Amino acid sequence: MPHADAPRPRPGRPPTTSRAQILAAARGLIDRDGWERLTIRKLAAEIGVGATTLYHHVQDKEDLLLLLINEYGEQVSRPRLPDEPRERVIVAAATIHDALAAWPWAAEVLTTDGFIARLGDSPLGLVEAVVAGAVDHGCTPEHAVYVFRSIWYYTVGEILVRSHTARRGQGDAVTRQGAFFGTIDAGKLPHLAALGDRWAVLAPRDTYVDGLRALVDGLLAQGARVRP
Amino acid sequence: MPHADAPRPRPGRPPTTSRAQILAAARGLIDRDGWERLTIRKLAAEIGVGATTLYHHVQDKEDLLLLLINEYGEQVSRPRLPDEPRERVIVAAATIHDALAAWPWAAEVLTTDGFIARLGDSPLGLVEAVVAGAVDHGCTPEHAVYVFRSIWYYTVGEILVRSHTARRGQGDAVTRQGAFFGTIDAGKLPHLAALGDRWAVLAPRDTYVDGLRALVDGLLAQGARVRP
DNA sequence: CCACATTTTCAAACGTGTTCGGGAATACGG
DNA sequence: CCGTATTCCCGAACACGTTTGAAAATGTGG
Repeated sequence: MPHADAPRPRPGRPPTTSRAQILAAARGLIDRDGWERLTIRKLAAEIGVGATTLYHHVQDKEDLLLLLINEYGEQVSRPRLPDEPRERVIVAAATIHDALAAWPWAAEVLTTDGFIARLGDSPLGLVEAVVAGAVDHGCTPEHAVYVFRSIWYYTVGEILVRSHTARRGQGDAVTRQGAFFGTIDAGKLPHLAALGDRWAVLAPRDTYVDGLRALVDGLLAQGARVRP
Repeated sequence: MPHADAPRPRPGRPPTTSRAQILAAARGLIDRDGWERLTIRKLAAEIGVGATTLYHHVQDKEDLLLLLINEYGEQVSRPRLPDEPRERVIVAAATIHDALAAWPWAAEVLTTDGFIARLGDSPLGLVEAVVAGAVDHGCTPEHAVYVFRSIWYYTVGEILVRSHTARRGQGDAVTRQGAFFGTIDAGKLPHLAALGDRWAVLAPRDTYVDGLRALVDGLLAQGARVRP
């Protein structure tokens, strides 16, 4: 009796569509047109099926995107995490940053509504590493959560600015006409007016990591202070 | 010749709707039902006018919300900003935090798409204060922008978690069924599993300010290092 | 072979933000 | 007083995500 995993046929109409097929098609459309142009109807047409059919294989549009993000999260190459708690937090956070930087729309999806809820075990492993590092450093679990949240938004914010700036660069339909600080009163807001287009200048990765170090240092010291 | 500001009648059909009237009605509906329940059609019905009429007084739904935010931004009580650059950054950022905390949906609107673009002079005054403080401390304008952005997302993230948690509390239709970390594998992710409901625990304002101080210290030191 | 339960598919419809085209009401120039 | 320009209003329609209800296609028990 080797496997005995015979695909025992279940009752009901045989499916013509599979979740994997939907995800593959979605991946293709996103790679081609960008995730903001992905619509349920177009995705269904791509597979050659009615639009409402998708809702039997996927809960939501957001659910579909999260499934893609989870798939991607499992492929993220993970460095060896240091034993020293503070450094472990830094490395895990930087890994999250790099993964999101490579797939910026994941950051957009995760920020819109559900934050990091409904994520799979694999991408959550990095979250676990951050929380564990903070706890090992002496933080309470509650404060460890705060440490992660602060790091998370500090990180996601940088990614969001980059993808928004990139969209602004190409003459896109999504582009807003207002641009950044279009009409600044130079008398009242001299520094902002002097900035001009440099508002959208992106910071290099080193700048991000330096800021991250400062933030983590402060948050961990604060957590250790709570529980002596 | 006192004022001579006679309301010189312009040609065209006399308007039955004013932008101020629309904003007032929107304020009322938001205060009553929450901003996520505000729809263009309901707003138009509240005024007793066709839905498409609103688009002659307001560019967008987002534009309408930004107008409300600008109105609110002008009423934010502003503390005297210290002369010392670092402290000025802290106080301005904390003021932004408190203003957003009092009107959490403003944070949601500002994060979705346009970031802080299309804001009015008055709310931008606090942004100016942060950037000016960083520049006075020795940062380049580009790095001053990065200082602000980091502070901004650190701040907004905290507000977003609060409003999301608040929505989750009341049995709302908006509530997502997934909740936070519903099905965590305690074997793979022990720290997250042990957290349970405490994931949504809110940090007190002091915790926010302490983290802010650490972040600002690190970012300003980094900026001063660039330009000696 | 025949009901029955089960699963999949899909057309129709709802509410959303937004656009389009035409109509209504006014001021102005003759 | 008349025509034109201008401003405003609104019904109809579009694409979107999603729900509802029914029909189609299978396995299973009698």
